[in-house]
Amino acid sequence: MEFDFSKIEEEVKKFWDQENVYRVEPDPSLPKYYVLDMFPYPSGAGLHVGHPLGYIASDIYARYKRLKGFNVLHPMGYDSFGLPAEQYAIQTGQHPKITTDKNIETFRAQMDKLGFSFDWSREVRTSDPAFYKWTQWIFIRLFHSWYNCKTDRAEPIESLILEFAQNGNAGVDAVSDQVSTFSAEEWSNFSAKQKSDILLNYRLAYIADSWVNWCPALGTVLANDEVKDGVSERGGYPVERKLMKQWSLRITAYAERLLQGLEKIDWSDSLKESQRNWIGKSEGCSVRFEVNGEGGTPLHRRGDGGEEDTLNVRKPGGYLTGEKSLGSILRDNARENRQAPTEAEEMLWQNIRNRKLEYKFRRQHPVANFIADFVCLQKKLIVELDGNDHKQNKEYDHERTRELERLGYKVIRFWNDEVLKNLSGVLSKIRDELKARPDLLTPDPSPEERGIDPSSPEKLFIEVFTTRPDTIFGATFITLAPEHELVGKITTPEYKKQVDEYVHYAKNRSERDRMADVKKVTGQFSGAYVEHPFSGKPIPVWIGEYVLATYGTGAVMGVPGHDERDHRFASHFGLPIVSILKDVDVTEKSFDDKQGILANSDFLNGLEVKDAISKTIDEIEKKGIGAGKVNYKLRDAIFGRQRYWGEPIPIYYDEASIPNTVEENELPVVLPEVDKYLPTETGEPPLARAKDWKYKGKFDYEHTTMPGWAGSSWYYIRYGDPHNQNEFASQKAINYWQNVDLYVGGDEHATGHLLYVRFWTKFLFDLGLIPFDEPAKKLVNQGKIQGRTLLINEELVQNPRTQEIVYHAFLSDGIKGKVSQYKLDGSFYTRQTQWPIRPPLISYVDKDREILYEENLKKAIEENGDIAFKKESAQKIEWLIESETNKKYIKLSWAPDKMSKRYGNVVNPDDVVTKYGADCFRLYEMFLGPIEQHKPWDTKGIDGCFRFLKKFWRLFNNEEGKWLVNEEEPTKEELKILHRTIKKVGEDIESMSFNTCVSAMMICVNELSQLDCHKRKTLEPMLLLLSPFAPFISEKLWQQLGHKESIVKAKFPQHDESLLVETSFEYPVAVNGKTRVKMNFDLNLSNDQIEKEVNSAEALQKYFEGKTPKKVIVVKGRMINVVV
RNA sequence: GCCCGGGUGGUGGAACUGGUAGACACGCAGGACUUAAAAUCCUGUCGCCCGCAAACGGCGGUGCGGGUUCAAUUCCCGCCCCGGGCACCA
Repeated sequence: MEFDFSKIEEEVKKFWDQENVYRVEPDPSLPKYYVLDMFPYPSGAGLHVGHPLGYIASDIYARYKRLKGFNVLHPMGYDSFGLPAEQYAIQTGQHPKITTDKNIETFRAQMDKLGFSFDWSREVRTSDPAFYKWTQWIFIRLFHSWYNCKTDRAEPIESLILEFAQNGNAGVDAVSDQVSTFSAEEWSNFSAKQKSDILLNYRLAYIADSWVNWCPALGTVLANDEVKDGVSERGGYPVERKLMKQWSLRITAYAERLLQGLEKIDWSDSLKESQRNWIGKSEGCSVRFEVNGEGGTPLHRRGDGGEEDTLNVRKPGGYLTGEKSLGSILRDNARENRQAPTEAEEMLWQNIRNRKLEYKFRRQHPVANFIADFVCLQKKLIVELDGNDHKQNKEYDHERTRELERLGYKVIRFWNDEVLKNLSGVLSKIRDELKARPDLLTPDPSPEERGIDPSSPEKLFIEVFTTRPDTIFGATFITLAPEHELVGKITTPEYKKQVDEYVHYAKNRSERDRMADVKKVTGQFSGAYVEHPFSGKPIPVWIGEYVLATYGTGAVMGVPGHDERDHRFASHFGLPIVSILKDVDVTEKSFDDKQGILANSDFLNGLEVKDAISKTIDEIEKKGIGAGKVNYKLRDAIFGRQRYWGEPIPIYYDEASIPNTVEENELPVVLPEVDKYLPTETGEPPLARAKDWKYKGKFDYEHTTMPGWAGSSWYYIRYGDPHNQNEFASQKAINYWQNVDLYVGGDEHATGHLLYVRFWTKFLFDLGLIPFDEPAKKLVNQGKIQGRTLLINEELVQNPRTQEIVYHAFLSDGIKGKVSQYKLDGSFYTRQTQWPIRPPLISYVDKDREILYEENLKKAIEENGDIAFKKESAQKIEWLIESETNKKYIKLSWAPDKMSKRYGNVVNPDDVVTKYGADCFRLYEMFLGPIEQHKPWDTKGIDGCFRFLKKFWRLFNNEEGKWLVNEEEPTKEELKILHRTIKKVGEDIESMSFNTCVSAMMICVNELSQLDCHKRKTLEPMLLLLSPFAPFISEKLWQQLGHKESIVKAKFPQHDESLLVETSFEYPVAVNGKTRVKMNFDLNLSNDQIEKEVNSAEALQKYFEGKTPKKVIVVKGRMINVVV
């Protein structure tokens, strides 16, 4: 038979389908093995050659494990909710389900061509109601759970309610946002709404005002991991911080376990490191500094009670959300503004307060992250007054207006003068607007309505978090974040103006601005002092934007001697810098290392840093001014998305606006149909458009949907029992298949999916629903296959003063280095650059030879004009070229780059398969190098694999299609070749070193061809070795050998070590480390005998240069080294 | 800045716990078969030196500079470069 791969692949595929060879069921008599690929999102672009890399690797491994006698679960499905389909829906009006289904079809067709051994009967799709029913079910479980620090696990909320009813919350040790305590009696007297609000502070799924990453362009919030460098990961749109009511998951409860769990799983170092970074644990200590007035007069706490949280001592496993403290900052600020209204503000206020215009107005009220001058919440109407300085803030105000409008507010503005001169006109305009706006029945309660406002005189403390408590005697100042809630309270009157200005400045800088110039030192003295808890000395309190409000307590003790940032701050403002380590000078530079002997530190003197840290914590705890404390960077995961194409959150709101979960027997909450996939006019998410979509016909459903990572956080469990209608998976399936043995996927999911799936797994484990607490024992990150981007080398000679380009040339790759001779004159400078050739220019390039002909470039310029360089320079083009047959051209260089449709460098696997076959494609992708490594796609090397397959085929069939296999006994040499290969391939598959497997098989086939060996007894085992890599051709040849059952069901050969034993070895003999000659010795000879022979060896005498060898080192079976 | 990876021919890459650096493959050069091409096969291919040439031989060589060792791509110290993660995280 002829080697016609497309016919073979077609035939074999049919055979597999008929025989259902990849179907698996639990079988207690066999050991299981679970190989999983990361869930693909079915994008419209289909697969490119980079995608299947991981699938091929996992498929080889799965097939190998099957041959080794394991019952292998190897499923595939689709993460089919997601933004791109929805963006497309918004543009075209087409339902995302239609697009998604179509894309899935393309994906499936592409995957089918590649010969994967997936059990497709187990396919799941996250957007399938039968699947997301259980995603919703798990959400409900999260909602009805809290994290008990005493037992260090999640528990049903009922146990907490019981505790509240019996003992109040004082004895509860939970990860929560609850700050105030209450007794059992108080609990019983709380209204249903109050109880609900309190429980939300404990639930693992909760709704609360949180600072979120709002992406206006996508119209949704994003999780932290979906934001990179201030822009959205998908699409690259700007993201801003915003305070919103949001569903979140309390992943922070699991911070420590997520960190510890990394120790026991076999994942790559870099991935574990990313997760560790993301969790960001730091151990240290909180310290409270008492605030004194200048003259030692204590300042008194004023304002909000219920805010003692900044002073709280950490409960194990707990943490403090910085975002929450920002909320109170806004409120504080609002309160201050209220006390100093302008004349116009006051006048307007007197005329609209107390429902003078029928509706209740509030002044200086926080809305999102702004403070509105006046707002009517019932009508979502904001009235802003602008002074004369308004012009400077025009842009800012514009932004703010847009943002508020997005939230459904209407903003109207008046000038101060208008109010003063034409009050009645202003009032009637406001009245008109009020009339025109729809009524909102449940206005948000104001902070005053929500909280209590006892103004009991109390001492003020600043609490800091530090990882270096040992440096406490080196603290020469305290710095507060500008947003810190104490800023307004401690600032002394004479510094009020400067502080206000500074805070205003700092607040108006965006995150990105701050990130951009971190080196810039800014700050402001508050006038206040705190008392050093040990020395009693006064320490000034500063405000500086280098302190983050969201980390720790939003305040630091400035230790300029031993913290680089503090040193910069202190040097800039002339604050004292002291060293607390013996013989360490810190005047120029801080000494941040945790080593040395303490000095200038009272009771710490003479101690090592490490001992000093624990000693200090002891003392601090003894004094009751702080405690050892652990901080995590990890934040709770925002779970709601203002999007259509996602799982509905199974929550409805009752008459009292209390969130309740939908009855389990009513799941799934099916995604309703909507007329448009856009937010409503009032800024509600798209689900608000759904007609008559009410729970039990009357209650509002939650309108946000779940994020993309919801379904993928547990899908691997579903594969074990994908069609179960009564449970998320049966206990039988879960107990048999357990967790994933080998998980293959990209490292871009390090801090997203892979953290969330671990979180959900631990949660389900806590509830006793699964018997394991990690999703995957071993995880391999496949590298990306990069595209090739062609680069053009360009040189400019430029006049530095006029910037005029006087000379401009494209350089051929080979003569890049020779440009200096073309410099015109010393006063000009040359610049060499390379830029990528992208569409449309790419179409003018001879891609096979990677050259650009002069005529084509000229044509490109003519047809497209300004392609990638300035016209004027294009006219000055000169050439440093190579030429062949009088045709001028530039040889281009290239570099690996992202494979992307936009860059015109995408290679479609279908094309490769058509040309070389799937087997060859699989083999080549593996042959390219280690799977974890990123590597550029280059079709040039694929011929080698193609030749190998043909050669392999020709061991069975000759060119005329004649069958060559015979039944002769293999020779010893042939057996040795075979068994060496079996050993090598077996070992290398185990260690996932697939490239060397392919090499080993190539060597084997080369050798067998050389020996003209066509013996069944050598070829049949070879076929089994090849079958995980090239399943089609292997199956075909297997059939030709006369087997009726698929090769998939066969057994992997076992190598026979005895056949590999060599009797002698050709030793390289080195003299003084340099290999000189080769000598053959029997492996049974003793080292002494070899030494004797070597010493007298004729061939070596000349290297001894007459000296006698001092020593002979013999490494058995390796080499011999003679020392002279 | 900190933390992880990594740096080997023209290219992708190989080298077990320190033991013949460059396996295997691509590309290139030459040759065989052929009217020719494709396909296939054979030979050579790290650099430099000696040499008409080949065999043979010599020297250097795994980012750079040191060190340990009989022996270093591998271990140690110091640096440079590339990729990735985190980033005023106290």
